[in-house]
Order: sequence, then C-alpha cells, then structure tokens
Amino acid sequence: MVSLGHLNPEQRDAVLHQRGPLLILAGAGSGKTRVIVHRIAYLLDQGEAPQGILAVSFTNRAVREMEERVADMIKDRSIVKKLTLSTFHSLGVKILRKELQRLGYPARFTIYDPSDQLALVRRVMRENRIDETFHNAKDLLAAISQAKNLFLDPPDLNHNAHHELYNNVMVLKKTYSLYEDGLRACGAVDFDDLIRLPVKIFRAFPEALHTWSDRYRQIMVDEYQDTNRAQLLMVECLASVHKNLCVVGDDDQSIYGWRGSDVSNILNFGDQFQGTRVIMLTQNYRCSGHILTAANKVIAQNKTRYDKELWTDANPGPRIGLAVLPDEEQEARYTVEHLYELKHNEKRPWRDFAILYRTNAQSRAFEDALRQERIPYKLVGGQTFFERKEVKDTLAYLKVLYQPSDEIALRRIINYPPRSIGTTTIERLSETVREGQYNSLYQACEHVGDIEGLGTSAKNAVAEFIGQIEDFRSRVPHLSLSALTLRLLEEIRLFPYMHREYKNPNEAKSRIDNLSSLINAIEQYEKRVDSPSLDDYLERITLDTREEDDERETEKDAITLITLHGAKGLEYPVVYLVGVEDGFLPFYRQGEDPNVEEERRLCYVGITRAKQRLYILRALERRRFGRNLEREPSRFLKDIPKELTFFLQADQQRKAQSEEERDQKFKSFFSEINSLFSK
DNA sequence: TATACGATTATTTTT
DNA sequence: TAATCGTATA
Repeated sequence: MVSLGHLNPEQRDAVLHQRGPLLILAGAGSGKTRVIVHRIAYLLDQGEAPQGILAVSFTNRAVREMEERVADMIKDRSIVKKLTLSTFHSLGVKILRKELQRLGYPARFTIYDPSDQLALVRRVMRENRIDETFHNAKDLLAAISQAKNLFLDPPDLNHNAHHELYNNVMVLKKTYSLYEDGLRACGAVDFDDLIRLPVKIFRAFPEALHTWSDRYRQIMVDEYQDTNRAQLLMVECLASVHKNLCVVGDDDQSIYGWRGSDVSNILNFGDQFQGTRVIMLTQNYRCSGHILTAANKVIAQNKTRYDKELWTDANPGPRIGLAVLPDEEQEARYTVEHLYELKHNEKRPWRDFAILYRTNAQSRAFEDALRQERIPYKLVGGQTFFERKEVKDTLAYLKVLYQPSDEIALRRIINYPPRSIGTTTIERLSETVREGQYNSLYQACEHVGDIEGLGTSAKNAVAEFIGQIEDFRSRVPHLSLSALTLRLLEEIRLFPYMHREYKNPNEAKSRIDNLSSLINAIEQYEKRVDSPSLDDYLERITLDTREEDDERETEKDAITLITLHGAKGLEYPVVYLVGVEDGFLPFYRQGEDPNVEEERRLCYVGITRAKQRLYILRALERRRFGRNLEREPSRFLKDIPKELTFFLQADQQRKAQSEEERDQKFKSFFSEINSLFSK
C-alpha cells in the first residue's frame, strides 16, 4: 500500500484524484515529482494496469528521475517495466516506429539533429536557386521548425497570418516544402516531426488514434508550461478516449517560448478540457527563506501569470551574497576562490555547488579558473560529445550502413577520408537523382557505371567506396556494434588520415581519443541494454545527448557548470548566479527587444535552484568579439529587497583579516611545539 | 581535387 | 576572439 502520510493536503488531493482532467500548478520546489510518482503508485494500488499509465516529460533526466523514484516505491520491477515513462520525443519515436509507414515513409527512418537539418536546408536551397545571401538558412530552418511546432504544413502558410515566422512567406513555403521532400527522400524525420507526424497519423487514421488513445487510461504530463501547439494536440489525441489527463506545471517557469512553447496551454487548460479540477501546490520545500522571498519578489513583477505566492516554514537562512567584479575573468576567479573557501569552511562536497549562467559561452572563463585550481567540474550542455566532428563522421558511416538513402550522412562521408570523389562527381550523381533516374544518391552511386559524363577514375572511386560500404552492410548482422565500428574505422584508414589532416599532433591525438571513447561508449551501451542494435543506438544518441561516453564521469564529485535553461528541475545547496547583467539577463542583442517576462522567469528559475546559499555576481566589463563592452546590472536585481542581501566584497576584507589571524595562531602554535621539542 | 590562407561572421537558451 | 567559409593556387 502506498503511504500518503508525508504528503501535504494539496499534494494528497492531487494524488487521490482519479478521473477526469486535472491541472496541478506546482511552484518551484513544491514536490511535483513526488506527486507524480505517488500518483502512479496510487493508481497501481487502485488496480490500474501499468500498461495503461503514461507519464511524459521533456528531458531524459526528468524521465530517469521518475523511473528511479517509481522503482523505489514499487518493488516489483516487472510492473515498473510495463509503465510508459517517456519524453515527448521518444514517445513520438515509439509511435512512429509502429505507424509511420501509413504516411508512405520507408519502414526504417533516421532522426535528423539540428546540424543535419541545416545541411539539408542548405542543400535544397542551393539546388533550387534560393539565394543564401538574401535568405539565411538558419533563419529559414528556425521558421520551418516554428511552423511545425504550430502544426502548420507548407500550404497552411500565408503572408498575412505567418509573416512573423519569416519575412518572406513565399520563400518560407517553398523551402519548407522542399525540405520536407528532402527528408522523405532521405528516409529521415526531424525532432519536430516526432511530435507532429504522430498527430498527423492520428488525424488521418482513426484506427491508429483508437489503438493509442485506448491504450493509455491515465496520462500525466510534466512541465506542461513548456508544451507547444503540436504537443498539446498530441496529448489531446492520446487522452481522447479516457480523458484522464493530469498535467503538472508552473507558468512562472515557462522559459521555452523561443522554441514555440505556449504558456497559454497551461493558462487555458481549464477551458480546453471540460470539468478540469485545479490544485495549487504553493509550499516550497527547497529554498531557505530569504532565497524564496527574493524569488517571490522578482516573479511578482510579471503581468501574465496565475497570481500565487510560494511560502515555506524553513529558516530564513543566510542572506544572498552580491559581488561586482571588473571583468569576466575576475568574476570567474572570485567565484572559484569563494567557492573553494566555502567548501572547506563548511566541509561540503564539490557536488553541492553549481555555477549558473545565461549562455554557454560564459562557461569558458569558469572552466579556465577551475582547471587552474584543479577543481573537478562537470560541464552540462554546450558542445556535447556526439556533436564533435570526428564522432559525427563516424556515426555518419553507421547511419549510411543502416539507411543508405540518408543523403546528408552519405555526403558527409563519401569523400572523407578523401578518396577522390570530388564535388563535380557528387553533383553529377545527384543530378541523375533529380532527373528521376534513381531514387537516392546512394542508388545512383551503385549504378555509377551507367552514368554518363563521369571519368573512369571517378567511377572506379565511387564503385570502390560502394563496395566497402556494401561489404560492411553485409557484416552488420554478424558483428557486435562496437566491433563493427572499429573494423570500419580501420578499413577506411581514418586514423592515419587524421594524423595527416591535423598538423597539430595533439589535436589528432585528442580526436582519435574521442573515437576510442566512442567505441567505449558503444561497448557500455551493449552491456547495458537488453537487445543492442544499430538502429536503437542511433536513436538513443540523437534523442539523448547525455548518453555519456564514460559512466564513471557522471558519478564523480564535481561542481556543476550549467545554463539557466539546463538547470530547470535541478537544485543545489549552493548556487552562484553569474553574469547577472542587462544583455544577459534579460538577454537581448543590440536593436532587439528582450522578452522581459520570459527572461524574468528565467531569473526566477535561477534563484529557486538554490537550497541554502545563493550568490549573485556580475562584471563591469566583458570582452565580446575581441572588444570590451561595459555592462550594467540586470534590471531584475532591483526587485530583490536590500535587506535580503549583503556585499561579498566586504567579506573579502574580513577574510584577509582572518587569514592574518590564522597565520598568527599557526605561528604561535608552531613556537609552542618548538619549545616542547627543545625541552 | 586538395590545401592553405585570408575573409567573414557569429554567440541564447535545447528535445 | 575563434571558428567557419570561400577562394586562389598548386
């Protein structure tokens, strides 16, 4: 039996709610995961079948946490395994693996990450004479992504309604539809499709809709404030039979507006789902009093929000420390010094500390300072392992083995390492595809002998390449994934080429090291998973960037460097909020208006990550593109009442004093010892 | 076709 | 500043 004794009355109400739509407004640190987990356990207690329970969140991390905590409560592993606890995107994959063929896609599909997407946009633009000097591929891709999130197809776009997406709607329409054709031809879907295509299938095929929506009798959605239109539609579809939809979120923590998430989903939930019950969780169990008060004061300035205020019966705790440093380097050094001292004074492990910033670029100065002091840190986000060139190249080979029609991957490797297949050859081959002679670039390569206008040496090079790939394709079923990858790298002689390619031998070495880590990671994956396979692995690494290369890394005691966005849902005893300057927080660039309310929510998220101690730092000057920029304090700082804060730098002087005192004590201690010995 | 160098341009946040 | 891109040259 699940015990509900240690839940507060609101939490208990939320857990006990059984049928119909439920909106849980869960403030920061109000125990929302706890409610979800208890609710799952309670539903199981009430006899709900585990297969009928679906809980969706945004990040893999949140899903893992849910899994672990559910597993702690429900001892029976076989039951836990039958639950569907998933991110939106992996749920999308799960649906598409079963249903995508209905839309005329091949049975196999790969998932394009943003860099693959951009490569594809660039290619279709080039092939269709859309001038890249007038139309920026990144902007177009962003607009396409927004359109997909809004569940709009190319024909739905019109100048009047969708001008904000992109200034030239005709060009957007054209590029979007070419991009779609391109994806289809490659046998690929992008991240946004993982949400959008299931909805399209549900709308076009009622029997598919029925299968999936009948399956999930109880649905829970975490971080509902971050859902976009397509996600709302997906949830609506899945809940359409049983209508037991429980969403949990906090409008004050909606920070993904730029990615199409729509706060009105949570603000209007009650209107969209008839008979909604609303429960507010306002008791905060995370932050000490001063920190929570500061957070409340900051967020209260926002106009569009549910009026609510978090409270706590925790002690006020220490006040919030403020510091102003001359530049980013000193900001970093000061932070590290302060942190080091605090660790020793309070005997804290490194993992108690986190440094939070607005942009990934800011991490650099802190990394340098931490490395200098040999303090272990872990950098969350930024360029991940799997985004590194050499890793992407290797994975592109694997992708081609799995899905030869993946033209983006094929183009990436067809002449890497160089094997005398130049642009002219590739363009000639690709022309035959556009003329309709072949279905894919790979197929054209296979028939290279029949193609006119190519020299014999080019033909031989292509034929030899195809021979190699086909050879490996035939070996896929017989070799383990890691062995296959290793053999492949040897066969194409990548390492010797890299030694030549990178003049700096250290760079070559570190890149080759990365590839050996990749092999390691694959081996670990093979050990960890029940039935490892090429397609499953490719799916995991695109969907879960935290599929670590070395698991021991994640276990070690280290401080965390993380963006404010990345930190949502996390908490740390000691938080340093750095770069709290206008331009970073709120973020804006010259000539652009900041989205002040969303940026304020981000600031709120930052403050509420801190459990015991919070420090807010800023610099007066910052180097940007090689020139110095004067920085003003964040406008959000003035909303934090003075009496909750103190200046750290006064502390610095005291510290100098106390060091002197310590020196004195040490000396007298020493002389005592000496005198003992001399006796 | 490969390479090397100068020019150019980008820095928000992420599944 | 640093990384990426495009062009010139061998």
